[in-house]
Amino acid sequence: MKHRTSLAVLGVLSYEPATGYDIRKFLEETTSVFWKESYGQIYPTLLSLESAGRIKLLESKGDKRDKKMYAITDAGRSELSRWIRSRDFTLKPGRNELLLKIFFSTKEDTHWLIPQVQDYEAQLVRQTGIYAGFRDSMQADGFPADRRALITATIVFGEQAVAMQLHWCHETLAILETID
Amino acid sequence: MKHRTSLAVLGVLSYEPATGYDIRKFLEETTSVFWKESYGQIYPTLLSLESAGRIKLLESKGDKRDKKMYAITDAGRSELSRWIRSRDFTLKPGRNELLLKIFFSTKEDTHWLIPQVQDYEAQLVRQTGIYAGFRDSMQADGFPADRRALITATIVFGEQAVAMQLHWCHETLAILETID
DNA sequence: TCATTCATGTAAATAGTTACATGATTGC
DNA sequence: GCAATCATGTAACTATTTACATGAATGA
Repeated sequence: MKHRTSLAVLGVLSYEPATGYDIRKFLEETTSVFWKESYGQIYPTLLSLESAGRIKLLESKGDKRDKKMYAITDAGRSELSRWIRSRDFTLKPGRNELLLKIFFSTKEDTHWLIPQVQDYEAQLVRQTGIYAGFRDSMQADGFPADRRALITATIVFGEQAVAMQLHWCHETLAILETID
Repeated sequence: MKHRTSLAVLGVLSYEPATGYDIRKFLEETTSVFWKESYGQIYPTLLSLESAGRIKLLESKGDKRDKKMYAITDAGRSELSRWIRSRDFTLKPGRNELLLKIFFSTKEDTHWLIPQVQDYEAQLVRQTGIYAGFRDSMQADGFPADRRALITATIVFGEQAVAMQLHWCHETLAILETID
């Protein structure tokens, strides 16, 4: 399977059964710096994973809500493991429209760029909160002990990425204010 | 216009006339950390930009090759400026499949992750070369003086991003080797 | 009561990659 | 002569977002 949304979904379900809604939220709260999924991807993927036997729908015992809990199957687990162990992965660089603007701007644009860099900074600060929250929940919730070191490595990645960018904003604002 | 490929193309042409091939190469050599385009996007975009009057096809004087040089028009320039000055931009976070694998791995997977982190490291080292080359060419080629400070800011972003990730690889390999 | 969060989904549009086809030119 | 690079494009596929529709439950 080369469908990455499937793998992300299987990954989340490898922790515990969840609904489509839960999966999106989980990814948002944990991996969002390097991986996100939208409902438009998740719900169709759940259906196809189920029909392929990688996950199964749990009986909802006493749930009033119209919710669908899915659990990973053995077939799903071995698929996940095969992917993790295979030596290939792709980096999709991502697109940063602000950087692109700056790249193509002239000194006459400087004045308009300042508030945009400030907005960017604000978005980064919001992300900082996500990590703080996640570090807390990793302590509280039952993240398996043998997974902690590796999960922490990914959090560290996110924290460092955000810190680096905040630092860059600071520097860049100083430059922009000099030009303006 | 909310079509970002168009804006990227206009941006490149704001420096100097170029062919579709040139545009792809330019972006690869300069903005690739935060922006890339493929031929499949560029060529159709050039046609639509031309029919919208944002760019125009230059007469090829004495060019043996079957090449199409495009130049930006006034309409194209004002469109570019409008975009740069408008206070909105989106960040498409990008996807890092290696991080996702690590996030969902268990300690049994450690052994298989080590070479993957090493591959990642190697890819980063290759990127370092791109920046070195770009810094050089910025000196040599005629990048307008008033644009240098801002362009440099985007190079710095890329350099810091790569440096941060190399550092992370180093740390992470140390952790993985402890577990293994 | 009322806003927020939970919850599932679809449709339409947009974006973007990859593989292929084709051939000229340049530099070794 | 031959490999690499220049050069343009298309077709098929895959991925992804966004907006919309709908409504229940929770908590203040």
